[in-house]
Amino acid sequence: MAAKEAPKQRDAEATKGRILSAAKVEFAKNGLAGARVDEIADRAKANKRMIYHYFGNKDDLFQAVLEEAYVDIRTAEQKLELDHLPPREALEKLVRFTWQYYLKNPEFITLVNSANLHKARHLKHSKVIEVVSRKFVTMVGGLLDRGVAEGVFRPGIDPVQLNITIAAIGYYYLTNRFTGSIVFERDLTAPEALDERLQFNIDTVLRLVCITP
Amino acid sequence: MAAKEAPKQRDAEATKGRILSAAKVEFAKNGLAGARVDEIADRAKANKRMIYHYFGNKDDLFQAVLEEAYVDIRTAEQKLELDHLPPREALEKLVRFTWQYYLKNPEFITLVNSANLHKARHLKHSKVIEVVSRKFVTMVGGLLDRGVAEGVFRPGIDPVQLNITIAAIGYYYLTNRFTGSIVFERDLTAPEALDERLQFNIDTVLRLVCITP
DNA sequence: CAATGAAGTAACCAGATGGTGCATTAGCGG
DNA sequence: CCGCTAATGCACCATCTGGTTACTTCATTG
Repeated sequence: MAAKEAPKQRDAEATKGRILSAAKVEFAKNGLAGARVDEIADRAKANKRMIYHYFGNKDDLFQAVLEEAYVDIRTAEQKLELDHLPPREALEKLVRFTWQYYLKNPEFITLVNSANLHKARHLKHSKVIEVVSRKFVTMVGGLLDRGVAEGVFRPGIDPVQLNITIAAIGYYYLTNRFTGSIVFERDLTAPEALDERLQFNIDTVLRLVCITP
Repeated sequence: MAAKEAPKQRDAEATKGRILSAAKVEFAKNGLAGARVDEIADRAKANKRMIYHYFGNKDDLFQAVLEEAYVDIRTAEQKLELDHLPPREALEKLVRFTWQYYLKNPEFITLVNSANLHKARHLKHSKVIEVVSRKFVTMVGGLLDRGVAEGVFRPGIDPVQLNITIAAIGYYYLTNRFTGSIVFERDLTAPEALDERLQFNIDTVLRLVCITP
């Protein structure tokens, strides 16, 4: 039948996608309250009416953006295949990945901050989040167990606390890089500064987890 | 004559103070864009006109709130008198303090997040911040040096990185406690959970800094 | 090919929101 | 007790903003 990928003049999926991307940018830049629906429509090269047609209202659009952001990071994490690596290298790879993901996807951080400003009410009843999150926690738990079994990791470490710490030491540095650069009178965004921070973080985590760092 | 502390009907300082407190609450709860000037006026039991009279505009008011928040935490830190303690205990005390300050002053975290969403433009030319920050960095730097001299801390640790890490492992947990509770399917705000996190953080920092944790 | 429903558009609206003009009044110095 | 300055209050405005109404255009299919 129709040409497989004929450039349709009307394409619901494409429009929806453009709106979602545009919304991600706008929400990340200005927060939920600061984001402007008109601006999203413009950036998406769509009519504002389409936003309400596909997503209902501003809040629901934000929720859709947020869910997509979580699915994206969790999907990327699953592709790490940490099982194929010795525990210590796997752990280092996870710290590296987390840092680099935040660095390459700065909007993720801002979106999560906005979600938390609103006490995560946009995720509270999201089934998608539940599913992808569970796989993620399991992954790190498995890695810890394996490391303990092989005698390289300390036993008794709570995988949730470790997860939080790995995220924290990267996330905090990056969200607060603007105030941080002022407080510490040092450009925290310079490439060398970023490299230095990653090394420090790897060191921190290895010292926390490994028996002989 | 009137009693020494006669409640004046007109009191510029008091009104200014009420506006500042009210603004802190409102900005912390809703962010810069989400905060409502009328709501601030109501909460301060002041007329909206007064806000513009004393602070100029919404942005300048936000800046005033932010500066006060920074001065407050830095002042509290200076009162710790870490010099009077052995390095190891001093470090633990600092980690404890940071955690508890965030817990007791949750608005600090949200305000800093808002400031960073706006790339810290509200602090960029603030002289106050510069002064209080410098004293703070010096304090931790001094502690590290002393610990190294006494042979209990590893040498070569960057005080800025350490500062950031101490803040990060508490701050991240607390800002993201809402999404975190969903992702990890565990109530991160329960008192036991908070205690557990503090212990984990102390452990993390001591392992990072001390020669024999 | 007509009809049908979905995709898309433009103009519009009501309420909210940051910000002001101006009159009023308290309190202090003289 | 007077007059001046700074504190306060009210009413008001211009604009913005999320959301909607009413309409057109396209693509598919019976």
